[in-house]
Amino acid sequence: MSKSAEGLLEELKWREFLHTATEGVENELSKPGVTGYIGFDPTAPSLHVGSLLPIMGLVHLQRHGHSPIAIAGGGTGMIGDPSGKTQERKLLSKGDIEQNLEGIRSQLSHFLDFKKKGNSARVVNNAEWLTTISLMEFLRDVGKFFSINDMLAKDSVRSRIEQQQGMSFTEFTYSLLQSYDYLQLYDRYTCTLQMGGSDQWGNIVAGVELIRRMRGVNVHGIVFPLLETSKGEKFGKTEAGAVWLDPARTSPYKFYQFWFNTEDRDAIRHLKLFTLLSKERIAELESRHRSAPGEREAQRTLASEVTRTVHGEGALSQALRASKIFFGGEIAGVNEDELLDIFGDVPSCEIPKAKLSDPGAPLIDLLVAGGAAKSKGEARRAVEGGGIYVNNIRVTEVDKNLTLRETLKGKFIVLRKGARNYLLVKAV
RNA sequence: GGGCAGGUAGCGAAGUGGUCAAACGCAACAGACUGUAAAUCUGUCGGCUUCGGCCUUCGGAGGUUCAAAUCCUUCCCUGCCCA
Repeated sequence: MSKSAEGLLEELKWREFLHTATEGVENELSKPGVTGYIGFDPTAPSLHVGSLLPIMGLVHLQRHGHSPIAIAGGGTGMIGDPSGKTQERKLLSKGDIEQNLEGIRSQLSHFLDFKKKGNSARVVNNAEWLTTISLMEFLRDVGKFFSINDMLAKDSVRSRIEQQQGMSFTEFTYSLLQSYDYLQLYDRYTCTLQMGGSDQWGNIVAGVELIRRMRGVNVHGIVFPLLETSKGEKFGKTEAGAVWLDPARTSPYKFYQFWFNTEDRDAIRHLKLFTLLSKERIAELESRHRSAPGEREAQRTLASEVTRTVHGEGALSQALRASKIFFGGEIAGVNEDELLDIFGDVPSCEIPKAKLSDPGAPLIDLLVAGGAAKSKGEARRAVEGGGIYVNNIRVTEVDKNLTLRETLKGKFIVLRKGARNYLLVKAV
């Protein structure tokens, strides 16, 4: 559990967490009991897999005996970081933020220990200090230390100017607020490390500078590589949108499937980044991944590990069962208990038995009802394109009606769209 | 406040009176091939549809015209330059 403090940087290195770091981090991290923080976007009530990388950063921190702080809050959340998109963010109500914070905290508790003696994790709301400081105070005490020249030189700002996009003063100020967060955390918790995605580098350095100027202390920063799939797509997005950590938004089955479908090229890297498997174990998986990629053992392991951490052992075994049933071949042979077992986990819908007696219910309607298609037109196109299967048999007639004859054990129909999107229909 | 350039589908970007639901590229979805992978090729890609069509889009609101994304007026927004 508690690993040597010196090993942290080394571990982050071989796991490919390290993109850039401030000078002298080795030194800082060799001290015992360092406090480090990462900011999370509080604009949604749940974290998604995109946040997993920073979360793992905190996990490693804690495992090496340091104290992690996750910060989130209305303060910075409503400003909008110019490092990202151009869009203005919505202002959240206090209640919303508190609710989101609670959700984030509970999700983090799967990863971090909030009760650990000596170096327990913390969730902090930066609204605590950002909403109470007056503008005058802020400008006098904090703003003074920022040089416009430096700020203009920052990548996030310069690129916007070069692209003739411009940015509002509010956005421009973002990095001051983030720096102020760091300062506050330093003052309150002697926090001397900030981590984040590589897009945060400029903001982190700004905070480091501020603390050096105001407190005469050298604090540090580490940034992780920006995660994209090998295809250069944003990580964590699927056709259904973001992949959430909240089981109510993304079922454990879907979650498992997301990881299972990791491309070959990314599998090993993701094992390093998202699991706590040992160097040896991953090396072993890597060699097998090389020699027999078709086995997808790396993906299998990745999916299992992450799903277990986020959703627990029980949810994992359900996800495994569901995957086995759907991708294991003979659907017709599966027994009722097994199907019932996975029901809650897989996208599903119900239909009264009466509707299935002749002439039956239109397949098109069921696809829409079950969420496999947004409209009848879309459902129709999917069928016409050969993308719809009933009990794993491709449907060729657009106007097909489903009747009791199509049910398994008189109770279930398994619909499938494309190669891997299943939908369970239950006759009630 | 003045001058100039812009605001087109998820994004990028054409189109400057009818042939425009709007080229093209990316993303997305489906098919073939595979290993629930990648690459490649093919199809779809504003909304709805009883597949015949119907409806709503080109920053907002008005107007000219038989006809407007395209012309005019006005308002909003963005960028650059000047004050």
